[in-house]
Amino acid sequence: MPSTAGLVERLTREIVDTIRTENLQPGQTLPSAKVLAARFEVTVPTVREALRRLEATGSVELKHGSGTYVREAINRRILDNPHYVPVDLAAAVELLDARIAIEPGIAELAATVQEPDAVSSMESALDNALQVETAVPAGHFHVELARASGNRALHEMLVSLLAIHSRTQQAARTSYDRLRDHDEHADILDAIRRGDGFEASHRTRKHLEAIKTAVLAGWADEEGPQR
Amino acid sequence: MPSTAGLVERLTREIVDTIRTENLQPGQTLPSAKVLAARFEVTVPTVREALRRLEATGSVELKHGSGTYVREAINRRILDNPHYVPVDLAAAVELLDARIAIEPGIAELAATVQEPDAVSSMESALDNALQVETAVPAGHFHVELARASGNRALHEMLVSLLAIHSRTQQAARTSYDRLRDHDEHADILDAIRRGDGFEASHRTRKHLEAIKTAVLAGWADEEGPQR
DNA sequence: TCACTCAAAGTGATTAGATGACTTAAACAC
DNA sequence: GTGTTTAAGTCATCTAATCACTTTGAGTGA
Repeated sequence: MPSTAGLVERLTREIVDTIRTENLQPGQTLPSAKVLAARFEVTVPTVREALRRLEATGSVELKHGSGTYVREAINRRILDNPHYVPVDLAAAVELLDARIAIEPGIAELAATVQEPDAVSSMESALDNALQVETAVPAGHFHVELARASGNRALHEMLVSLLAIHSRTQQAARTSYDRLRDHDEHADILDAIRRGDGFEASHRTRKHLEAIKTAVLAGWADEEGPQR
Repeated sequence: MPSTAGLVERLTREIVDTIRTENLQPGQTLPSAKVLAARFEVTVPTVREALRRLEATGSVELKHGSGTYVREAINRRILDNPHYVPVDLAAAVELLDARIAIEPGIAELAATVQEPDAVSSMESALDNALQVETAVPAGHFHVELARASGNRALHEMLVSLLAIHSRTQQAARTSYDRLRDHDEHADILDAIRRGDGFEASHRTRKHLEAIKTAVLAGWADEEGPQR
């Protein structure tokens, strides 16, 4: 027996290996499916199945008529499930509970590490938040906070959590007071810059708990009367 | 223009929808690719590309000659990247740092929730750990701890972290003292059963920090002399 | 010279049909 | 009954072709 794994799975790994050994960076294109097929001595449909696997995890992107591009997620360990997952309010609250459980610890670590690039990103996220319609993705501040911890796994974790969160229509409805959000973020950032891990942790927790309260209240306003 | 998304992506969603509406549970089989092709009015290769996407995220499994089966991960939000990611010791330490940042908070939540089923699983994980070669996956205790929090996102997060961790050959080399591991786990479980969140959090942190120390020491033993 | 048009080449998207390999279970022989 | 054989169903892979989209650059006109 040659190998227990199917041809497609092996091919998928070989393509990833190729990307790594040739040091292809996100944004660059892979050889065409035809070329890959010839190189690995398989047919085009087989290559396409392998590429679909990589596409599902965000490692590559297939652009019709243009080419196959390497994407950022090829370097990620933690991902969010890209396929349809039903999301209701209970799930949204569950996500917030998860953030309440982990983000204080991340903030504490961020206070001791203070990854410079990420800290300045937190500032700009702070500034932009007050501008209306700046197209700054919600939660940007929190993602940068995780990045400030200097730990890629934690960063990816928060990116994933917020990606899932953004799919929740319910969450979008709840407009946490913009000004209050900004002030609390500023307080957290202040603690981090001072290197005060304890305070950063505490303020992050309080901040998220306040958001949860607001979400639950917003829910009561919309859904409550119908009952 | 009918839709911006490609046919395969739409088809993938439709298949997931079918699984949900027909309430197919993990372990059950999907209709054959031929049947799916007829139902959605596409050809077999297109169906296969969609199934490969779902396969990559662990939502389904294609068994040669048998059928296509629904798998557990279809209900997961957080996943680990199934494709090759280079893993060295620095990455292993980074994962431990991530666990140190988040697991205390999870333990604290677990102490207040105490999901009964998971708590008893923690006990058996404790018992089995002392038996040699019980084939209990490393980290089982910690996964059950996360499950005891009653928060699925946290549970999935720890499953993912440990899945990545298990791919690290380096981590396997470091044999944290079995007895000490057991005792520290027992202490954590004790605090959780008492509902003492503060103590559960504190003990979990100390436990993981001790493991990190052991990993670094083991690394120094093996790699240090060469320098 | 500049800007616009559009035709051609390259690439992915999808289809069609066929063959091979594996699994399962029913039919059969003992 | 038990074990083997057979057949049907399924995934795996291939070959071959057509369609659709993007990009590029040559050609055209102002």
